[in-house]
Amino acid sequence: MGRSANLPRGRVDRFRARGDAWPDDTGCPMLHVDMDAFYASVEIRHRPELADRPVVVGGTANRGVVASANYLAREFGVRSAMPTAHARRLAPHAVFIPPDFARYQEVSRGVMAIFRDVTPLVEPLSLDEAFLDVSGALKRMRATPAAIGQLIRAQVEEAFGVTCSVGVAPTKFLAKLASGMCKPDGLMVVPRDEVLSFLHPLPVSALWGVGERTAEQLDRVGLATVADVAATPLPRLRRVVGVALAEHLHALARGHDDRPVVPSTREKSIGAEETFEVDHFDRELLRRELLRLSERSAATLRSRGLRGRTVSIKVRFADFTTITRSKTLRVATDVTHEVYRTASTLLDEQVPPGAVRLIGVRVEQLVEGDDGEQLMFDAPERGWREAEQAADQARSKFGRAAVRPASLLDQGPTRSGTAVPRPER
DNA sequence: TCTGGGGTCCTCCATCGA
DNA sequence: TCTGTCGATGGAGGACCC
Repeated sequence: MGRSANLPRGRVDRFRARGDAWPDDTGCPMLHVDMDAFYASVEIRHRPELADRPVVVGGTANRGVVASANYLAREFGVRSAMPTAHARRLAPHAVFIPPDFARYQEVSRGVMAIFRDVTPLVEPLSLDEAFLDVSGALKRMRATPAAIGQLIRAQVEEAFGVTCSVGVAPTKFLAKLASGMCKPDGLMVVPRDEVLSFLHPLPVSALWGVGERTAEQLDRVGLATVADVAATPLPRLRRVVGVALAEHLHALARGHDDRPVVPSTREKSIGAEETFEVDHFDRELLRRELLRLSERSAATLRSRGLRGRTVSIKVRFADFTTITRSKTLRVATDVTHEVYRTASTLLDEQVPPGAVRLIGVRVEQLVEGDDGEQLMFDAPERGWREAEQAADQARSKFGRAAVRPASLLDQGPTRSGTAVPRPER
């Protein structure tokens, strides 16, 4: 669920589809499809007895947050990204469920397949939402964009028992705004010649790229609505929020957004991080956690045929101050041992002592699998890689716990209980 | 209220070599 | 030889997204 769901909606009700009636969708080839309370809906479909109860999916440990809440839970004020402890106080009678990522992925794959039956131009943003460019499908399907949107909504609900909302607009940004404003289980069209009347009364936070901080900066100089941003001369806007963001926001505020739907994008980094149940000072324990996270990151790299040149670590202290430290290697790697060695050196040499609540490892500057250079330089690492590839195979056959670094074998759980996938916002 | 995890992008600054 | 400049690159951190 996107941020736009929190925007004022009454004023735009006239753009909402009612049955087979909707505003003029000529020249609106962009669809944004967003599943409604996706994780919670999938859980309810799996356990139908929960259908009439508030359901909250999220980390169930002390420091967990809400990943998804159904609309019954939202009536009590429960929201995504809210600490689970807070959600429990608001809705003590709700059913709290730890996330089952594999289940959501399976449903997501099915939903994306429905989209791809309509058009090959599908750009997934996450498990629960995607952009579709249906301009090529209009003729073939003899339908308008909004009719295609309604068809998709019906097919998704029939196949998977979960509802979704669809925004139909001339641009990606407007389609995304629209899908958020017609939730749940709705469809909204932003007609081409009503773009500015739709957009301009909205608060600046509706603009993609304006979060809490940027909204404050804009507010300080008296810019409260999208219309204010559109009317501000670009040089002034640049002084407030910087060059790149100013140009981006100025264009969006005037309804300009020529970004195409890109079916696949390459990852730029891969990493893993963990928040501890309690803060830790012990360096030995932190190093063991780094090894666990290096193993996870490197295994992901290997499974995707990627290697990375830069290893960075992230440390969040008890007071929530966060530092990152990184080192660029001579040659890209996908070897756990190499990632860990670099991460561990960064921890020892560049992280001051203190109580740590979160630690993370990330590998950046990714390149595709084998290249000649790697084979020349990495002879000492080759033994490690072969061993790790064998371990990957064993894990895929016998489960994650089948093969672990020796230093992890005696470890009890140190982390915040349940890993929490990103929340739907 | 008390703040997860996995990412991307941008800005600013330092360093290095030409 | 010294100094200044410029572009590329690396590193850190912040803000944002879902």
